[in-house]
Parts: sequence; C-alpha cells; structure tokens
Amino acid sequence: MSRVNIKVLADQLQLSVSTISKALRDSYEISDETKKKVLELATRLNYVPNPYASSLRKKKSKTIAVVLPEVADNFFSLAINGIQSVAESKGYHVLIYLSHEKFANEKTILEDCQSGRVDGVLISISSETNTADHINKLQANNIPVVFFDREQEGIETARVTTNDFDCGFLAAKHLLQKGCRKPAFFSISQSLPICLNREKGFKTALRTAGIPEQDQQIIYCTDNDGLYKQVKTILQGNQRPDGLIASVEKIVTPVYLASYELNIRIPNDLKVIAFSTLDTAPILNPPLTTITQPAFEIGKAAATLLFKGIEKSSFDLTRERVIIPSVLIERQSTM
Amino acid sequence: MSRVNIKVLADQLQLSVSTISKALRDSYEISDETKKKVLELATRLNYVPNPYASSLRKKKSKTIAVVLPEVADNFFSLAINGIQSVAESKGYHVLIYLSHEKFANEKTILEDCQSGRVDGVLISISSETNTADHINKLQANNIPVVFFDREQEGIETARVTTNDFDCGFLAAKHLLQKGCRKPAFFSISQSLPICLNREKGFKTALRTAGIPEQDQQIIYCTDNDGLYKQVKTILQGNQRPDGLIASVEKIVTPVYLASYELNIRIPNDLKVIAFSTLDTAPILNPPLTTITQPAFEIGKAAATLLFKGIEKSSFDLTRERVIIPSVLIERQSTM
DNA sequence: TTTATTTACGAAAACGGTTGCGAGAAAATG
DNA sequence: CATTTTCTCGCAACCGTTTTCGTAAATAAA
Repeated sequence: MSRVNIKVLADQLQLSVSTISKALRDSYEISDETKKKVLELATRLNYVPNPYASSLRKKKSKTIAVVLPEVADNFFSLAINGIQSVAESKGYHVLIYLSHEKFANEKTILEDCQSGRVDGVLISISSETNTADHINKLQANNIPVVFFDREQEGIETARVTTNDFDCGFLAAKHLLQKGCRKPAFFSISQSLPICLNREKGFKTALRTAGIPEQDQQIIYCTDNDGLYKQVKTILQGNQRPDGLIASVEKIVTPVYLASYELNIRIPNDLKVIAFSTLDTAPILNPPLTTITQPAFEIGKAAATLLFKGIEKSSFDLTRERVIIPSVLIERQSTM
Repeated sequence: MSRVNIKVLADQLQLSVSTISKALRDSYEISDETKKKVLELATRLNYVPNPYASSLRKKKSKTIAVVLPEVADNFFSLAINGIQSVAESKGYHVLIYLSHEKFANEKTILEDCQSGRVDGVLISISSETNTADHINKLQANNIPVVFFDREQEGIETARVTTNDFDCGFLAAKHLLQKGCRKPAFFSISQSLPICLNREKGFKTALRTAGIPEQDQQIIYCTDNDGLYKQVKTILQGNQRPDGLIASVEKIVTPVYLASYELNIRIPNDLKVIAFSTLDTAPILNPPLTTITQPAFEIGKAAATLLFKGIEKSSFDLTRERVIIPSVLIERQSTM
C-alpha cells in the first residue's frame, strides 16, 4: 500500500491536511500558488489518493458490479467491453462476479453488493434464478440495478434486452420459409425470460403456419456437460427435427459435431439457425445463419442507464425498457 | 449504501461498537451469549459490513486487479474464468481493466493500482508496451504483480505462460512436415515476448529445415481494423505463402474469409494453423488445426501465484516461472 | 480473607481522506 | 482611519471498522 498520503504532503509543505486535500481537489479556497506547490510535490512523490478513505467519507465507491452467469460465452465478452467502455469514460471501476448459473452464488454476490462496495449493479441472471427477493433487497438498499440480456420478471427496474420474441418468431419463420416442417427449439432454461420469449416467438410462428402440435419440439438443454450427448440423442431419435434454433451460442458446436457424426447434412437434412455473436459464423462448415445480438451495445446501454440511476437519484429506473434489435444474417446453414 | 452499521447494532443492544466488532469476528474476548445476541440482530437487520472501512483500517483490500488488452479474444475469457475461480475461493474480489492494447491506458490503470485499491495485479500487457517502469513502480510500492500469457522482459516478477518457443517451433515443423516450403508467421507485435518467442521458434524450425531466408515471411498485423484488408493483400501478392501460422486467434477469421474470396483452397493451396482456444475450431470449414493454449489453467496458476505473493510477503515471486504447455490438435486445415 | 487470575467488555486511537466553519491577514470600501 | 469584504488557510468532526489497552467483576488460588 502506498506510503505517501496527504499527511506526508502536509508535513513536507508545512501545511494542514485539509489544505492539501482542497488543493488537490482544486478548491476555490486555495491560492493558485499553493495549489501549484501541492500538485508539484504530489506528482514528485508519486502520490495516489486512497480511494477507500474517500469512499468512506463520501459514501460513493465509484465502482459498479457486473454479475454474469459465465464469461465463456462470446456474448458476455462483448457485453463486458461495452460496459467497460462507458464505465471507463465515467471514471468508474468494474468488479466482475460469476454466478456459474447457480442461484445460490448469485444471492451471495448480491448480498455483498449491499455493503457499499458498489454504487450500482448490472446483472444478467443465472438460469436457475426464478425469484426476485435478492434483487429487491438491493433496490431497497438504494443500490440501482439494471438487467441486461437476462432479466427477471416481477422486479421493478430497468432492463436492456434484445427483441427476443420477435427474433424467435423471425427465426422460426425463416426456417419455415426454407421448407422446414418439424423445427425444434433448443433452450437452456424453462424460466429465463430471454429463453421463454424466444420460445414464445417460435411457437407463435409455428402455430400461425399451422404446424401440428407434435411437430413443435422444445428441447431443454440444462445439463451443461452432457450437452453433446443430449444433442446427439435428439438428432438420432425418430423424432428428428428438420430445422433447429439454438437459443444460445454454446449449443452450436455440439449440434454441428453431432450432425457430422450422424451424417446429417446441414442444411439439407437439418437447417440450423443460432442466437450467436460468434465471429467465426461465416467460416463454419457450413456458414451459420445467426440472429446476431448487439452485445456490445446492450452492455453499453445498460451501463449508461445504470449511471443515470446512480448519478441522479431522482431518475426513475423502474420504467426504463431499452430494446436493441438483433439482426438475422442468413448464411448457408439454412439455405 | 447500507444504513445499518456496527453503531446501530451497538445502540440497539446497549453494547459498545468494539464489542460488536469483536463479536462478529468471533473474538475470544466475547462471551458466547453476547455473540449469539449480536449475530441474531445482525442477520435480522441484514447487516453487511462496509468493506472499505475495514480495508482502510486493515490495509488490505481483498481485491485484485486483472489488466487485459481486450476481452473479445476467447483466450482472455477463459483466463478470467480461471482467475475468478481461485479469487472466489479465497474470498477476493476481481476488478477488470482493459488497456485496449494501448500503453498509455495501461500506465494509467497501473498508477491507480498503487492507491491501495488492490492487493495485487495480474496483467497481460498491451501490444504497444515495451518499457517496464510503470510495472516496476507497482512492485516498488509492494504490490505483487504476476504476468500471465503476455509478459514483459526486464522485470523481476512471476510469470505464467505457455511454451511459446516450442509451440512456434512445433507449428512450423508441422507445416513443413505437411509439405510447406514457404510458410509465413502472422504476428501482432514486434515487442511482445509471446509473439517474439513463437516467432523465434518458427524461424528456428525453418532454419533447421534449410528454408531459404527469403521464403521465411513474418507479417506484422498491427492495424486491428484493417486486418482483413492486410491479410488479403498478402494472400494475393506474388509472395503468397503456402502455409500460415496465426499467432493469435483473431487472425483466423480474416484469413479464412480472404482465402474464400481469393479462391485459395485450405489446406491444398494454403495450410493454416493457429494459436487459438476457439471451441468452434472443429466445425470450421475446414476444421482448424490449433495450438490450444490452456487458458483457464494459465489464469488459475497466475492467480494462485499472486495470492501466494499477497498472503505471505516472505514468498519471493521474482523467480517464479510457470510454463503450462499447449497442445497441437491436428485438423484438416493442415492435412 | 487476601491476592492472583481470568472473563467480558468499553474507551479511544487509529486508517486516509473530506468538509463545514472559524479566523487572521490582506484588500477594498466608506 | 475605521469598517467591511475577500482571500487563504487550519481545526476538528466525520465516514465505519479494527485493535490496543485498561478495568471492573467474577472466579480461582493462596
């Protein structure tokens, strides 16, 4: 820890600590001459103010927390970039927490966030989470919370998402247009609104198109480790779909691999479309049709909103809803 | 910020703040009876201790900083996971900083780290960085620093890397074995040891094999945005290589796309091998031969080392060198 | 019973800044 | 020259927790 603090500067310059403090903060109470001397010594001694002392007094931490289910997914990497870019410009620091898709972890993390460690929280909830108490408690403690991507219903706060329902609908419609009659939706959660909305869009499109109920498969891939096996089982079953929507990125590789293994030709036997921000999508075999989410922008918008909530408490986050649309990029996996 | 602090508990229980503090920390000075009362009230009032007050007093922040060039790269996502996993188990918090490959940013970030905000720093330096003063200053301030992946020479501290030279050598040898006679090495920096070492391995292999000097191309892709254009220019030039090593992941997509565009067949006309942790490598067109770095393990090892340095100052980091080998996974891009 | 020891707690000083207020000196005003 | 105003600065309290030290009461030992 840095040895040189305000007191050292004060002693060396024969001034009081308060004068130093004010000089450093460029207060009108201090003469230009003294300010110059203080600044000079400060830089010469390499003085760096202790942020925690300041936080304690000002009751502001200049820090936010970002709570994610995991960071392996490309989406969250990009989102972090977006968040970081606005935090940086505002002079805020970013703490990263991982829930590993576990509700218990998420709860512990958010409890800690009530300590004054952070001024606000950006969260994308775990796939296990289906209650809201732990988040409401934060709000009750006056810590602004903004959801991004994965939200939670029944909580009154800002959320930044993409147009999930529309995209689910669009994806399904796309498959239907390409000739699919037995499309399946691969989800990772039965409670995440992000999945449910995409699923609803999917179902709506199929119903509209008159696809019979038994041909509308929804597959829940909840076992992260056994993903490949599960996918393979589905694809070799007698209910094999002729089109497939991957609700999240990580489903893509298992699907492709299983298809190779089973000699299922994409797109001839199986058309694949995925919610994904993979930049390798165009060089996959075959190139993958994606619903590309604006991950960076979602992160950025969420952070921007959070800072509004932090910086003026009069700003009401509860009704804020930002929806940044995704785009469908057609490639050969659905041709 | 949480309204309920130790003083509130003290008042409600008619005890002194010191008693409360000790009770919460399970001090032997406090009777079991009082401890129970304190604990009970604390949980009932949802008391969460202010970490900054504690940091101030104890001169420990229980926080580390992770400084990265960027997080879009899959390698760093995985590394973050590794770091987080050990930080979590140690009860530490993780601040993420991005240098965006700029030296100036990196310097600013490290200056802030001298404030007492963090107890230690994990850093993978920017591609611009070629001096060490800003890092040495940290060390001088008693903040342990551990490099991971991208290190910097001339600094006496721990570093966790993969066997870069060997891998460069291995990659080149692999290309040669597959029949290449004009292999190129695509780098992103002329100063990063990580790139230089891979480059040296590459050169050594070529020299050993008797490849003439003029057929040993080293290409520096320093312009992040113009990457595709640059790659394309190289590939359509009359010096076109017949084999290619991508020193980092992000070079892969431009190379594949440019090859498609120019009707260069991989692997027939151009064999490609990449340093990469992409999990889509096996489903690319064609499947990509990779030198797969143990990103998670590198992050984990680096963090473990850092905590050793933090937790006992007697532990000498300066001589620590951990090298976790990468593995070559052969796929069709070099067949 | 006296003395020594243990037990259980409180007072107060830190940690490193910030900030309201008071005050002396200099400058402006009458 | 007296008075008011402005300019600079210092004092001291404060943020919430930790930790050293002191001490009264209870218990044990002599």
